[in-house]
Amino acid sequence: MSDLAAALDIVGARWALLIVERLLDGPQRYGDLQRDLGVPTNMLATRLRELEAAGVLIRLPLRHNTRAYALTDRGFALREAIVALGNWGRRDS
Amino acid sequence: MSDLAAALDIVGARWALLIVERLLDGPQRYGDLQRDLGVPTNMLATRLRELEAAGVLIRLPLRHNTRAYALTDRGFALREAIVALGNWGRRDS
DNA sequence: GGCCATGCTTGCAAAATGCAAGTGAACCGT
DNA sequence: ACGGTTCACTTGCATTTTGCAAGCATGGCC
Repeated sequence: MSDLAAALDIVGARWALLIVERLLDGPQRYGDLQRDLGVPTNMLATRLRELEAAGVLIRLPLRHNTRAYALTDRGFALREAIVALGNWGRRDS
Repeated sequence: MSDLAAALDIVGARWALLIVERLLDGPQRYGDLQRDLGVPTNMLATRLRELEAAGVLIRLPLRHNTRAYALTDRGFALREAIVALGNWGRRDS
């Protein structure tokens, strides 16, 4: 399995990279991600579980019954790839 | 829709980036892609159609009843993103 | 104790993906 | 010119993923 295939196994699923991109700006709560991205709630829950299991993000318990999701170092390491893909998506030619 | 979402709309489908990665080495024929990537034939046909429609690659007619698929400039512009994702996929930490 | 906000889970329909077999066109040797 | 082979797909159907909508659990507040 190639390096690219290994990466896509983790962040290739729908919504995964968009979630990570959102978290590059800092920790976010479940409801924030849901509203900002327009991702279905069950997909969001599933992806967050997978990305946590893959070591891309962690849960931070906040006060009350809320928590926040924050990138790990491994998660932040995706910034380069996300920026490159974003640049590509912005071009016309 | 963000730049990243626009990019994923084109190359976010399963196998799409792996196909493009393979074509970074130069034009390939259908059967080569199929064998090298292990992609189901109907998926390969579908992705090639979509990527051609998106301007990422073109068909080059060869002699006989064969043709090759080659990246356009827009396709080659994905190299940076693919390399970045590949590097990320290779790391352990 | 009733109400609300937050963070999910569940049930089910729709779409994407995968597998295996089949199709059609072009060439190749005889 | 005919049959066999290769190549590039298409087709039918099972499985998996995704999406939508509704429901559930916990904690705080009044």
